Amino acid sequence: MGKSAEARAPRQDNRRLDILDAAARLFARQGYHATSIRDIAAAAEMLPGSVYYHFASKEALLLAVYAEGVARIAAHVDAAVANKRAPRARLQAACAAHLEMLLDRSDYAQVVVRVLPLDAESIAPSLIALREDYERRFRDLVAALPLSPRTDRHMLRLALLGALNGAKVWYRTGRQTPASIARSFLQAIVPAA
Amino acid sequence: MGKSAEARAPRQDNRRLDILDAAARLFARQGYHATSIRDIAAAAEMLPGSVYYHFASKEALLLAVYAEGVARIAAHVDAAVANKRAPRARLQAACAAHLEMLLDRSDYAQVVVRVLPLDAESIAPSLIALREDYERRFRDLVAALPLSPRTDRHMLRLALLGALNGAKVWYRTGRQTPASIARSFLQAIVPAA
DNA sequence: GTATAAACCAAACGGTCGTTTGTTTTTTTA
DNA sequence: TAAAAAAACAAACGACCGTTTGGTTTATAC
Repeated sequence: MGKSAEARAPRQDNRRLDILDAAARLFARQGYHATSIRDIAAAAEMLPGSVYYHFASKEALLLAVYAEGVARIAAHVDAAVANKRAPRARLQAACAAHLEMLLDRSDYAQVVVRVLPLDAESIAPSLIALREDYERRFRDLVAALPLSPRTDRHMLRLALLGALNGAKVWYRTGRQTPASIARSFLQAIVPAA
Repeated sequence: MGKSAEARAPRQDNRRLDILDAAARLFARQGYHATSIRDIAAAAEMLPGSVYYHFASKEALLLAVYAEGVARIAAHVDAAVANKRAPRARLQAACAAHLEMLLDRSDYAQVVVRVLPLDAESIAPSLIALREDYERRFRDLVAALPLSPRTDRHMLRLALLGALNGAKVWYRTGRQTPASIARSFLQAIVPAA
């Protein structure tokens, strides 16, 4: 039976996920420094000291949340892009997927945008590397666009990502959808083909 | 003589400015929650308790820094815009001035972009109001642009401000100037006339 | 030159921080 | 069912937090 297969496996770090979820939620809402281990432990319904059985330090916990955030948003973007063929449609799908995660769906993704690498000095290089790995996707998507040769694709990518991440500040649910925002931004930033 | 005029005036909050400068510098570099009153007092070369002679609380100090930041960046942008006539040139000058303050010149301006209103709950409405007052300038500048009637000026403004503020994350001195970034962004975001 | 007020110091308040240690409970293994 | 391992508790550590209090210094005003 499936039952025995499940039961046989040692329960390994079952509540690690609870901690991770709680940390993602609080880091996204309050920021790194405004969130205490005690806050996280309470949200995960355990005592503060127990967190340290699963994570070596608060910074290590942030790194785990951040890495998971990058992995999730990257997977969501990759899936969205895979459905499209035209370069512009691919970029627009990527922007919409990015916004979906950032605005609605994922506390993890919000941590990636909200927490700055310098907030946790010792893991800053890791955070920067994770983020660059993700943003490389947009470099490739922009590279595939047919653009007038005097367009600076590097600056276009930076402008686009800045505009997308800035949406977290002003976005309120109801008025627009991630997809509609992506369409507007792309219409403004990338001259129609 | 001017000497007597100066000497007659009671020395009024002379070192308030030292505290404000130190706070702006530290808030801009480390964020609000990662900066302690003790850090600020040490940078201003006084004892922690003395700060409270000049400011009622840490949040009140943040509000003073934030307000000064908005005032300074607004003055700089206004001065830059006043030199130009054409709508597009005016917007570009505003973007360049905004970036100058954000990237190079002013710790105060960086606080306005870095610190989120929710970092200090009791003064959040004041911070939001200050920021909206400032950003209204960009609404007006965008409104004056000659654009195709199906362009969403609201989204264009949000995209532009997001792109500008995002520059704080990736900008390093030397490669580009605020003016060159402003030119690139405007070229990308606002279709040429 | 003395009263007055501004500015700052010195010291501490209660509380919270990230983290550690030793023990107990719970689950898995044999 | 007993031994072993995993997971959580209970309690505290020293350090730092924002802030308050009362006294001391310094400059102004009469």
